[in-house]
Amino acid sequence: MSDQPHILVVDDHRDIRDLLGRYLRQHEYRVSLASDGRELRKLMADDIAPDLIVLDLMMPGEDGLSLCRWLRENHDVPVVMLTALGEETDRIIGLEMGADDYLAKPFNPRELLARVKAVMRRAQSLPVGRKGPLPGGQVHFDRWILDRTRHELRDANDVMVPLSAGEYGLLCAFVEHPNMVLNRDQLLDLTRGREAIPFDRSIDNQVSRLRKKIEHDAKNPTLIKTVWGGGYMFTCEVAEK
Amino acid sequence: MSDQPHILVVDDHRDIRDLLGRYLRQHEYRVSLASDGRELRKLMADDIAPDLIVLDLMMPGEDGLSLCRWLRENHDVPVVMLTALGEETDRIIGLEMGADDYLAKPFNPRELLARVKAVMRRAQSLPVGRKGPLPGGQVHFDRWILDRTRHELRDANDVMVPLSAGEYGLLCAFVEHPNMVLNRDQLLDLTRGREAIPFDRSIDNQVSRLRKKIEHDAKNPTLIKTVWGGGYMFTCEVAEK
DNA sequence: AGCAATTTGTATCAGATTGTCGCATTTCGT
DNA sequence: ACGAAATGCGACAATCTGATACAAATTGCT
Repeated sequence: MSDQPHILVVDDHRDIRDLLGRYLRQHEYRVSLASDGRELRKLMADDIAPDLIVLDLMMPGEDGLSLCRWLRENHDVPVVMLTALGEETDRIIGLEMGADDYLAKPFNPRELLARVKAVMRRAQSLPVGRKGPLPGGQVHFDRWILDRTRHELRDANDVMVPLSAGEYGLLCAFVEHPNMVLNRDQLLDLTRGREAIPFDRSIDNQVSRLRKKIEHDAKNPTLIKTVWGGGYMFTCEVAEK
Repeated sequence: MSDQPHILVVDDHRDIRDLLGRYLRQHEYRVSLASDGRELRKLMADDIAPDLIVLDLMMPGEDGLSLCRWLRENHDVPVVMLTALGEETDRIIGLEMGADDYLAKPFNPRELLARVKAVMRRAQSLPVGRKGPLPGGQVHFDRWILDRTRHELRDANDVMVPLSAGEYGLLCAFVEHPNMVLNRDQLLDLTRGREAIPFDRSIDNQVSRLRKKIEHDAKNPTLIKTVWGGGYMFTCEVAEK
């Protein structure tokens, strides 16, 4: 058996499926194709165990969102979502549903390849395949404990650090998407959902405020890293407990 | 025969064709023009073997999409597509799959040039066979430790050396391709991927900046060697840990 | 309702990062 | 050794980010 990573592409559009398949194979991947949710489930039941799934959001019948959720619950495999143009909401829902990354159509195959590689790298670097803990429950990171039931942050000595609602939401977004770069739009969507679009840089302020509370040295952040021109990244091992 | 790269522009609009021809010639390219699919096929049959084709999507008669597919199947040449803004999404997606890049009209000639360059340098792909470590995890080299999960560089005594996003990306590119010459285009491709195409020699500056941080004596580099006329080479034993 | 405290978006400016330019220096072919 | 071409790098401008200050909005309390 080959050691090429195995990718499963799920899209109802035949052209896209075939072209993606060809493109990924050209780049040293083993590729399987499925045209809808039924085929996806069948393949997963056959235990083909792909290393990554590329999933179209908009499909007749069962849509990508519920499929993604199903995958999350029943399989340990990273997912990259394809979302239609202009569907700002969907891409973020995709993230919330547990996709590891998304890509808006139209996209360059080259870019998809880059994301696939990046997601694989993350999946590989973490003990479990999963990128971050599911929402809910207690979470440990660095020397902190975040209790998502009580919305509280405590340090190793159980001393509580008060967080404002905004700070808490931002921290949750980070905790649920660790070790991946989140740009300001994504962070806004994750924290404020679909509400009014505030000034892009309001998030900077929140980051700044949050850093002051959780970073050992806010001037040299180790938890929330700035990615110049890209956004922010929560670089930390996150453990569900 | 000249060593200028040869570009074939296919567009039914005379003014666009001429404008592009003039602009690309100004920038050291050899340019041929075709006004429709018939001419394109004829030129290809004549074996003019362009290094790249700029192809308009919307053309009377045979459209760009089917032409692109035809090119894919019968010739090994990169294609940059021109698409009108607001065209039906599905069609665009289809074309994305076949073309190496696309550009929405109206476009800035400068931007087209950037894409053309990017696609070309991609075509001269990296040698196969990876010699360095896979992305992800910790990596040791010289007296340094590069943590690709935290995006941090530390010395043997665990003292962190702050790297900017650009410096970090460049170092990763080197670490993942050690002991092989990487030219500037390849380095740009590895660090910036698909994005804006900066002045070729911006990479020189990044190398210079990186050297100052990781070389013992930046004036006599031992880690990042200059290969005159070829690029740079990371000469170092890299160990995954 | 009235008022203070808290939270959060916006404005602003200092500092950091990065692409580009210009010129000195190095390298190579002749 | 000489000139052409390639590279090194300091300088600069454009852009991005961090942090402070402030105003608007929200909340808690009487």
